[in-house]
Amino acid sequence: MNKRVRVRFAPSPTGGLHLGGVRTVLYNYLFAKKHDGDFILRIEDTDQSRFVPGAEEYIFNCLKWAGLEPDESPVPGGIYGPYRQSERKELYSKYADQLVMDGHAYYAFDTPEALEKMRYDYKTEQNPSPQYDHSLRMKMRNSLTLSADETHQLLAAGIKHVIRIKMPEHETLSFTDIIRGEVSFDSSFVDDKVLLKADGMPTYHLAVVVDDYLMKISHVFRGEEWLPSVPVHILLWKYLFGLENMPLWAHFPLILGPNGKLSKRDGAKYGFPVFAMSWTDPKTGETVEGFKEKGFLPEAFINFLALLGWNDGTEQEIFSRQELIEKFSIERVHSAGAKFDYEKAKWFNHEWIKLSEVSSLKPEIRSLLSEKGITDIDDALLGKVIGLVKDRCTLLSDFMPQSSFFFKAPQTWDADAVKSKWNEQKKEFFKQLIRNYSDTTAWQAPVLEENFQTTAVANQLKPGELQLPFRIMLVGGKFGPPVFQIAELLGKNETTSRIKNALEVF
RNA sequence: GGCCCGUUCGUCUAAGGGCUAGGACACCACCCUUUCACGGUGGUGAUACGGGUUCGAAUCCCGUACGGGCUACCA
Repeated sequence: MNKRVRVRFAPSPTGGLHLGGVRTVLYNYLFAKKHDGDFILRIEDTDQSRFVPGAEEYIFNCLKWAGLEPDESPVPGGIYGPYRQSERKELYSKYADQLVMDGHAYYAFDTPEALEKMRYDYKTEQNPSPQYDHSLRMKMRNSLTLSADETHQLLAAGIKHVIRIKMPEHETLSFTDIIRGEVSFDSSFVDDKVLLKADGMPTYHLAVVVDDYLMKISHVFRGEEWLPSVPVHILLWKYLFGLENMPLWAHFPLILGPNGKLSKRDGAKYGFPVFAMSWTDPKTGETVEGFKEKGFLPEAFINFLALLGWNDGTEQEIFSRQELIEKFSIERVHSAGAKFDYEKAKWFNHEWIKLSEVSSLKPEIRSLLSEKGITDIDDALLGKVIGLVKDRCTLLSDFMPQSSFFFKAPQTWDADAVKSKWNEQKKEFFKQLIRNYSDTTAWQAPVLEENFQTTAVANQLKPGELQLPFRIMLVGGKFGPPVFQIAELLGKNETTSRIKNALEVF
């Protein structure tokens, strides 16, 4: 009689989507797919002061790139919509009112200044951040301290107010976290959180409970930063919808940066991306590069995020999306925070590039090359080039330096690599090689290599010592695939002309 | 300060009472390769500390230390 699995990712559209967020999406997604359930995207935009234009669409794009598209979301919609909390505004107040009627919540008329004063007045060394809680609520201006008449008058007069939950004292609130086991709280330590704001919008606490109920969410998987607010949510479930209907919960550990927490703001500072895709702040115009733009394959991105805090118990590390869906389990998510290791992330990407079919790499590489002004490349040639160089590319962007010489003759040569051992005899060899190659009819690597060898021997030179200069002539530097393969792809005219040009410089 | 979560090689982790503490990344060495890589072989390197429980603890319990999160009319 298990409920249908329905999970959700509920971001607040305020900026770039970072590693931790994507991992939360990923684990939700994998869990949903594994159990033939639904993955829902719900936009938590109840804070109108934090509205950032473009942020919502950006999130959609990131999910699309990562291949983690929701079954229900603001875009295709769904039967439990709307999926933007700002569009569900009217829904929430009746639940808040019900809580007030039942005595579980109350109206509070304190102004922001009054709250600030309270925090200042009661601040001590022992208690640096006083809370609006059972110890202080009777000292504030609310429906608990005001008479019923006064309260009604204030409400009738349309005085700005919020609704706060009335946290009970000495009540033990506990739940079983799927990856941490039983966690319990003493309600006395929790403050009277605001449920409904003065502008009529719910806070996260009310909205999350109401929407999870209305959207029939079966499991709530979110970051560890939410753990402290669980007691409030437990109470809301108890008061509103019944504990027996409460979803199962799991709180994921945080992803940390090199020195502690991974902050959105530091974006570029670490020397590696933190966002899935590049994000441009509409206010400052500042852009922070994302994993996509850095040259990561979505398969690799997903793969290393999945392994950051989870493993299947075997020594397997490379997983396709399908394998992840089959093997993922929430119970095996590690409970400790994980420091993000960029070197390992690059290793995953390298593995995925090596694993990728040439044809699947083509479109991406083609657009990368065209950005550098290299266009009109023969499709078959491009395929061969990719096949030859992909093993030496860690990032997609490495294709450029690794393969541009196939399409554009080198402008400079690593002369130092040649100079020391260069002499007239070698120069003669290459002149002869040009003649021999010009007569070659079967322009293929093995033929070229054999020709090269025999010419060398005829000149009483060691072929090995000539290969490096040859490479420098064709490539410009000491790198790249086997040199005769390069010559084959370059073709007769290009090869001989590159030798000729280089000979004038050497 | 209070509350909550956490702690195995530098990093990600395996091992959920019995063992040479395993793997991967990174690093080092060698092999392959007369380029750079790929690949192969080997190496350095960890159970935070202190008490218990037990024949036996990385594994269970307590304490300490350290790390992190929360402590908004933000999510």
